Amino acid sequence: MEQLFDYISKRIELTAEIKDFTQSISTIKKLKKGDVLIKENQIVNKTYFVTEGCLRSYVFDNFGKEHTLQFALKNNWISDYIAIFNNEKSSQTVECISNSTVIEISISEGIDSIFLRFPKIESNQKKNLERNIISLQKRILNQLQLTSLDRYKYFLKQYPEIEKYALNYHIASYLGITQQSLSRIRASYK
Amino acid sequence: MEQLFDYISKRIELTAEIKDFTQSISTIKKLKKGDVLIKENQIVNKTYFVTEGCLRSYVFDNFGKEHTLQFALKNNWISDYIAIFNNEKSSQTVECISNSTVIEISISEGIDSIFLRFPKIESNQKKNLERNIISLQKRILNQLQLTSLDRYKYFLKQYPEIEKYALNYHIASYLGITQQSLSRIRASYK
DNA sequence: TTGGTTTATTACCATTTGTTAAATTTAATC
DNA sequence: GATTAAATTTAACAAATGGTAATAAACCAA
Repeated sequence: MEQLFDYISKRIELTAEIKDFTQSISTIKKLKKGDVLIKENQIVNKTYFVTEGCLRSYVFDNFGKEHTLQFALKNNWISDYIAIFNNEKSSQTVECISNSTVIEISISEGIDSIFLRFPKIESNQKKNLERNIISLQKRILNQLQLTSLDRYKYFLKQYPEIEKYALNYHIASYLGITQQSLSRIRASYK
Repeated sequence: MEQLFDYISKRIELTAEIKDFTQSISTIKKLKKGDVLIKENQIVNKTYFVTEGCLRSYVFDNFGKEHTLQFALKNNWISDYIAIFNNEKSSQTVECISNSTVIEISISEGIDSIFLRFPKIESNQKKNLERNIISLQKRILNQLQLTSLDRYKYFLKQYPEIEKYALNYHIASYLGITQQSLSRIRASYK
């Protein structure tokens, strides 16, 4: 729990009231590698703050291939935000790729009510959304202008400890290449 | 001006007060094909609502190649949001790819002050940011899972009238392929 | 309309990436 | 530690894409 408080206090002033309320809507969950938090076609009403380990979100295409949208390491949030923002069923899967600990908060009774009670958090949320937009735009620009080798290098800079957690094909499917291609790139890179 | 009011009124209740204030911070600009609204390495303090024509934003890579981040047709906003949100100089160029009319609003004296005065607009802005995140995530997923032909088809669905405005290489650099590749795709598609 | 410029298409070849399959390495289980 | 399973690497070939250049088409200005 402390980790989430640290995270919040870096962004806004954390009062005892906020702490108590946050605690009251949070559930700490210990998870095992392979555990799935969100499945396709579910109603999504929860978001997860990672305090330990690593999760990823991905979609299946028409051929059953997986495509990784996001990795979430320590101090990151993960869920299916397309489903949440659009109020529709999940198209993404969120799974643990290592033993992990997360703090689970419901959207409707948790996040939304915290926004109502604490306007400061709500306006900080705007900042978070903006940051999110920036990182998505940068990822698109990377996809447009970098070779797969350069995307891989950039990815490693962004997630220096990811190789402890992610499999080859997790990373490849994030970069938009096959696992064999990634292998080749790694071999030529050394 | 009416077009911007229509746009706003679809999202929130548009009062006379909001109308007046919006008008007071807006400047209508008639632009010619080729006009550049934002250049690289500038301070960005304006955002543009397109009422006529088409604009695009793009970056240059290290080799001088352009990569299109966004097209903005009628009723869309365009600017360099990475620069605005991060409060840094522009890395993008925003240019008219046809004769266009835009409504120019400054960020600090315009948008920010409208948020302060009209909380309803501010909270609608959160929705806008969320919508933006969704469309960026979807673009990334498309990039990961679709062939360039399918990305092109999807693109045409999204922007049915874009071919009136955009050059071959505008579209190619949005899709992440060369103009020659796009030509080939078009030829095989017919 | 003409001539010049820009844009689009096509062709050829080089490079990259995907596909399939086998071999190797690593990890997991008993 | 031996056995099995899972993941990674490598190879050979096919397909897609990029680069360069030539040609054709479209556009623009005088």
